[in-house]
Amino acid sequence: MILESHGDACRLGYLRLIACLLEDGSQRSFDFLASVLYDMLRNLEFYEPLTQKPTGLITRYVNARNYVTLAAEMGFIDRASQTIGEFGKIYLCLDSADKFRGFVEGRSIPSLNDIITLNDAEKFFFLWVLLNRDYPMIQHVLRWIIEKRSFTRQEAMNQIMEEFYPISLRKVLSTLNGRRREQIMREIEEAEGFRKRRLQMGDKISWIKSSQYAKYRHIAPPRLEWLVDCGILKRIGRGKYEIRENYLKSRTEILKLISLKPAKLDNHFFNEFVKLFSKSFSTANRYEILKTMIEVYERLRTLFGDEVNLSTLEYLTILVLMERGKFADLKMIHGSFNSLALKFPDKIYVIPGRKKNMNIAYINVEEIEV
DNA sequence: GATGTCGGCCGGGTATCCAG
DNA sequence: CTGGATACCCGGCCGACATC
Repeated sequence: MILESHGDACRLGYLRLIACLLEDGSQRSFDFLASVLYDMLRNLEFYEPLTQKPTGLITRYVNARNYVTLAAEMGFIDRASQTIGEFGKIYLCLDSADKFRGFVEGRSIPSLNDIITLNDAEKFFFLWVLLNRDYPMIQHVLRWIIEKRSFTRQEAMNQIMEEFYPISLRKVLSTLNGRRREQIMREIEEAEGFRKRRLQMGDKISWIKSSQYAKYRHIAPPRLEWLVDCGILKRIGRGKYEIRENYLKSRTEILKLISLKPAKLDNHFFNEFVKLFSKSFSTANRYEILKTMIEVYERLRTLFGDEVNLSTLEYLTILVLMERGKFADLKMIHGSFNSLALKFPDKIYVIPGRKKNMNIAYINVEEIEV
């Protein structure tokens, strides 16, 4: 679960830049990343102003820093080593990373709009990351959204902070130890009294000025905004949200998806779930699948070395195909991989990985002719 | 001192309500 | 019904404080 969040950090798109900044594998302090990020962005608006400004734009060094923290929480940065994290690496294998890589390397200047909007594949990618990294908070929020369909920011804040926040904290408590655990235990105790204390507050003015409300603002609204970026919610007017039509239609499948723990959800996400949206893409043929898969393999190999997880390769192939307007489901991709492995048994093979249920894919790219 | 976390302040946009 | 006043609160900004 994402424990550190800040009201400033509402736009997921910025995380892509942070991944690019860490691509070479070197260690970078949070502070350094924040200042580079801030410097890169400071004059952007000048070139191509936005027609309407969303919340969460980076305008100061301090909020750039809040995004760096979010990147760590989202697994884009590995906190311990201050180098690129797993999800950051995976992101870098998408086609879209090229645009931001160009920006980071000073070859091109994107518009501010490019920086904050996500393409369809990226929307799925970030939703997948959220389901993994913000478990179980985001699952609670999603379930509630599906029931409510439309709601105000205000009621969502109360619901999230007074119901889901303490429940979720309790759930992650067992994964923590030492001082962190103590801290969270105190936090849970406090959170369980949130509603009571809010209702005790006489007038709304002092409520909004209260420290409790400030805390609400830092924890609840960013999650709603992340879901806006992922294309699940849309904002209607000030402080109001509504679920997008296509997500409402797939209600049962989504309820199934959010009932799964992170360890179980990946397969369901890239199998049953993304399939619901396949209509907006044309079907990929075997040649396209294999060509894309090998490209993705090469990218993964650069970042992960010899240990390319077969599942990651397959998931990413789905996403990159989407970026190219194509769709293939997991079965098709798996089948394509296997048929190629049969044809070139010495150049493509799978070996068991170190973790349970993990397989390492190996492809001798130079000698494969698709 | 550096780094990370918390939370208060307040400008200004927006919804709402009321008078005409 | 409509235009204007006003209460409300969103969201940006930044400083204080804690911890390493």
